Amino acid sequence: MSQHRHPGAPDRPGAVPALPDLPEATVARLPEYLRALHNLAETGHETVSSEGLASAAGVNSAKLRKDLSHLGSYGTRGVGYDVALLIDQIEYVLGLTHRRSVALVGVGNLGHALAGYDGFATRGFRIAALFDADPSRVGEEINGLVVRHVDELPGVAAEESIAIGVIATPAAAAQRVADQLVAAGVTSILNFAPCVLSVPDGVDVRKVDLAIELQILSFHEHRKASLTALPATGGSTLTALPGGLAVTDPQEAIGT
Amino acid sequence: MSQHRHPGAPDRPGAVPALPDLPEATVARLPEYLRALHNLAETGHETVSSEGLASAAGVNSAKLRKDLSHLGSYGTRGVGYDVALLIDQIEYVLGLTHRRSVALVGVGNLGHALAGYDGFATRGFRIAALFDADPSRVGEEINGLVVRHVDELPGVAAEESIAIGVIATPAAAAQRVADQLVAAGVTSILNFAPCVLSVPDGVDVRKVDLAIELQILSFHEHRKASLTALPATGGSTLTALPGGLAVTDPQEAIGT
DNA sequence: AGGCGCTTGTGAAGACACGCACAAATCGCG
DNA sequence: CGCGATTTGTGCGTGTCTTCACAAGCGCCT
Ligand SMILES: NC(=O)c1ccc[n+]([C@@H]2O[C@H](COP(=O)([O-])OP(=O)(O)OC[C@H]3O[C@@H](n4cnc5c(N)ncnc54)[C@H](O)[C@@H]3O)[C@@H](O)[C@H]2O)c1
Ligand SMILES: NC(=O)c1ccc[n+]([C@@H]2O[C@H](COP(=O)([O-])OP(=O)(O)OC[C@H]3O[C@@H](n4cnc5c(N)ncnc54)[C@H](O)[C@@H]3O)[C@@H](O)[C@H]2O)c1
Repeated sequence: MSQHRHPGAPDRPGAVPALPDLPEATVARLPEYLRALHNLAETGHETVSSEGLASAAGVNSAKLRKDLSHLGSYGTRGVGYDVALLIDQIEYVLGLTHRRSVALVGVGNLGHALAGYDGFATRGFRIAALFDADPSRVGEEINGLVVRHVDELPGVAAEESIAIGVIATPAAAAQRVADQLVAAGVTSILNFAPCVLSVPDGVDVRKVDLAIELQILSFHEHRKASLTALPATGGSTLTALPGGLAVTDPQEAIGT
Repeated sequence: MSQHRHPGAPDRPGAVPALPDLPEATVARLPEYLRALHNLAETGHETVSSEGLASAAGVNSAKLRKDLSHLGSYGTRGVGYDVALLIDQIEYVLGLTHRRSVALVGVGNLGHALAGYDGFATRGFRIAALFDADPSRVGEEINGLVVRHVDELPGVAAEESIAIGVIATPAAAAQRVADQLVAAGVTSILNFAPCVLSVPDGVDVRKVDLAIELQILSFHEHRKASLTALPATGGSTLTALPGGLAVTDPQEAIGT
């Protein structure tokens, strides 16, 4: 099947660069490569060149090669990468060799959507439990899972080996929920509430904030508009500000 | 020394360097500062120090000061920043001086949650229209908006001055929807479908992929587990791999 | 009026990330 | 069996981002 050799390290028969210290930027891209690879595998591709995979993942091919080289080099020069092998490689590094259990806290508007999302299951995760604080929601069944009261967190987390929690409560409750998750042994949190969480060392938090994404887009809209208004000039020639706000483009004007 | 304007003219609290070229990293943080500032304003704070704001936004204070300095310096030494003024400043730079209209395409599981989300309205946006391709969904009313057929996009987009689109369709339809949005004049897209979109120059795309976030967390879980298994050693001493996968920690093993 | 403590704004250095460009490796074919 | 076509892996220059550390500025208190 596999003759795994790896340049970097001296030849250790059978040994592999266990968990190389990957740059964060690389880690953030690996899931994208993985998704692209699964697509390729489904469409019958057995190998893929760095160029091909890079364009499927929307990145520069040199960057992709460097990323992959960090996990020990599994390509063949003149040929490319073995799709199936690379999938295994990346899944291993990402810790997806077993399905991880996730707890979802806050089964409201957003929580319902997440609970019914099949993208969890198809990409290495299992929603193991749903929690809410609202008594009228507890007991409700969603997608085969019963909503439990958040007080049951510690017991259930231990029972189901849950190490990842998703927070989909209002911002006001998020910190409290985070504390409860941590107390229950969770060491990774995905936070949808628009607020910063403080957690002990050793606990990772990632945040998804829809409004922030839109505001970043808004900035670029604003800039595009002001650029078309000032065709050439590198200089700045706008005006005013708060309490006398400037407008750079008719389209930018408020109202009507 | 600021290469913008004013070699020392704090006498002009109204004038400002129009649209400075902000580093992308800074742009990505401004929304977070903005949110923190609104919280501060609501709790009665009139001024805030870089330290205070930084901790509220979860960043290093030097970074925050440098970020703010890019927008032209509005702090007072020995005192801090004027909260209200800074809010106006940031909102101006982000192009939030008027409410931007957003089109949401794909009113399924996730789309419903987004359509009902009030975080849009409170942070500078307005969902101006909902679209879907499924005839049985068209006509449905959500939160006061009627779902329209996606073919109506061009007309509605023009009518409502929509420049930002949100894609919440299955991945298979996302590229097609993106093309339709672009054709309708949209120049910024927020994509929830797990796929890369290709768009013309001048159109910005941001992507939110829940599974990617979880996989990044998974990586760190994996690493934490392997670190506790190998207390000290900086070296690597794991085993096997795909087709003979290694396990670093009992907890990491697949549930019997 | 002057000094003192606090806070900003920024220079400089280091860390990190990116992408080019090319040598080294592999395959297929004549 | 050797050669050319192809593609990887990576050294290196470049640019961006982060962080430290401190002088300059500001308000307050005496
Ligand atoms: N709806 C969206 O599309 C959307 C999009 C982006 C972000 N968000 C954010 O996600 C979060 C949830 O949004 P939503 O629209 O689902 O709100 P929601 O009010 O519909 O749901 C919140 C749920 O959390 C539960 N809850 C409250 N306090 C709790 C606690 N202490 N422990 C456990 N559960 C608790 C509530 O009972 C409720 O069921 C909010 O922070 C929101 O800003 C929502
Ligand atoms: N549900 C979640 O919590 C969640 C989370 C993260 C990402 N996502 C992603 O968001 C997307 C939507 O997820 P969902 O669960 O809402 O799916 P869904 O199937 O419930 O909804 C998709 C909707 O898109 C509509 N649609 C299909 N093709 C269309 C087209 N060409 N034009 C316009 N509308 C079209 C469908 O009619 C349907 O209403 C998917 O790509 C999914 O991977 C979903």
